[in-house]
Amino acid sequence: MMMVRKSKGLGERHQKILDFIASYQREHKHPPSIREIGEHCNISSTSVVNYYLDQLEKAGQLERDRKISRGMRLVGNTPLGDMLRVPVLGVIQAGEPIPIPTSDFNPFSAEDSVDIAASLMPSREKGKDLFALHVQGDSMIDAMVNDGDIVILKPVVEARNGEMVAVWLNERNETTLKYFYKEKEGYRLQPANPAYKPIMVKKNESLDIKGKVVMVIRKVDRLAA
Amino acid sequence: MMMVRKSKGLGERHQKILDFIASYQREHKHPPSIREIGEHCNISSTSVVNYYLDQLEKAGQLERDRKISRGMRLVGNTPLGDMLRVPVLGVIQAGEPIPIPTSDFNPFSAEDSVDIAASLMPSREKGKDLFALHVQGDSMIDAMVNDGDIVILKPVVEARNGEMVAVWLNERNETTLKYFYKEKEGYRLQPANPAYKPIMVKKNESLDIKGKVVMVIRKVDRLAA
DNA sequence: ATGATACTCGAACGCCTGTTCTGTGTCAAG
DNA sequence: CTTGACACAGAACAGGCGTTCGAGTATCAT
Repeated sequence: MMMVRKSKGLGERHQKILDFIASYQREHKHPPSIREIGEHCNISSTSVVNYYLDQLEKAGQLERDRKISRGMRLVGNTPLGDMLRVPVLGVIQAGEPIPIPTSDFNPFSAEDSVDIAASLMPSREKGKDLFALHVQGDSMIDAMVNDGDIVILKPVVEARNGEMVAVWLNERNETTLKYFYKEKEGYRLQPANPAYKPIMVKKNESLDIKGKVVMVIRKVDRLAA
Repeated sequence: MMMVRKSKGLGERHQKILDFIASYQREHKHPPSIREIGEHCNISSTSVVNYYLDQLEKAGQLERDRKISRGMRLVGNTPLGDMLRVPVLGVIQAGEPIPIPTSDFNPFSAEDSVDIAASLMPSREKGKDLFALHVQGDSMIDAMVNDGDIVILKPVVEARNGEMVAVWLNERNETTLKYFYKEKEGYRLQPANPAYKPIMVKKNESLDIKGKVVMVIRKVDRLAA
């Protein structure tokens, strides 16, 4: 039978290259070139680095984009572009208007922001205009949203049936989160919890849709009331 | 030819370039080259692309690594290290036991996983032993958790008062999410919704704590029932 | 008008980079 | 010993790429 040499599994040099790519990427925000790998791993020839890179690719440790400069990435690492920074514009709270963004609000003016993995987002909502709000008070509880939650919204002025929207009810003088349904006589705002009754809004009443909820995040690092 | 002048803020072309970089990166896992940007944004000269890239960098929308191929990245994209990959071990559902991890479960054996920005996590919970579960059915609704939600858990066997835990109730033969309180006669499992009554568990009954909920994520990209 | 500013183009330069080819030495199997 | 797979070096090639420069055009304030 074939007695393998030091070629079983990944050798020391493979690991060294892997480690270097990881550390280089952390420092430079982009992958190293073949020559840079060679220099820092004591490999004098680019072909040898290429040789090892091919092996690492076959071993599934690495992905390569041939012909492209620094076209390599470690598997298991999500690419940089896959994170969205969503600005937290303020607080949503019954009785208070939502601090809605102007059409060209500056993302940097937001006091705070939350990072969301793009993989969590529906592909359609990956635009840059998303914004987030802190939920204050328990008035949104009928929408399965609790005090302290963070809601991620997409700014819209119209909604389709079944979508959860943030609305400003002029007659009641409050903001709330409800499921939206358009009906003959007007609009029905349906709480998520069936135990609560829907709010009916007639066509002549003003209904101010501020945004459509695309995600709710609850950090449970605090104690319950 | 009409040349639009928009010296204030970002023009249409800036946005187009920004969008292209984002979409290119999503597709190719690495940034585009200057010439690729030019082709897809109808800019015939590389110098013009470079011109816009410089402006975007000054505007803080972009970072560039000069002299390096495809050395650009959108700001707001956090580096790899700041993301936690949490394995989704399975489904939590009333009447079914929780697929709890063995002490040394393999993260790669998980069918699925979710990426969570480390910045969203309480610092204490940033260990690697977190796991996630899909919530199925509406039996957890009394804990403000709905069908389709994703709960992130930290494996614990004991809980402190006020923490939300996933427990297996042997007598009732179901799993549920409740706030945990230790009392004189036993344990009180308090639903989040005050409208529901707590479950009392006597000391002699078996109470199997599976994990402590540290986060709840709800994607609202689907229609309500 | 006139200059300043903003924007666009095309071409050339030169480095950077992945690829490929040839060659050398080692080591185990036949 | 011969063979062949394996590990490595060095050099050269060709194309990719960012950069720079010169020149031209449109818009606006003076």
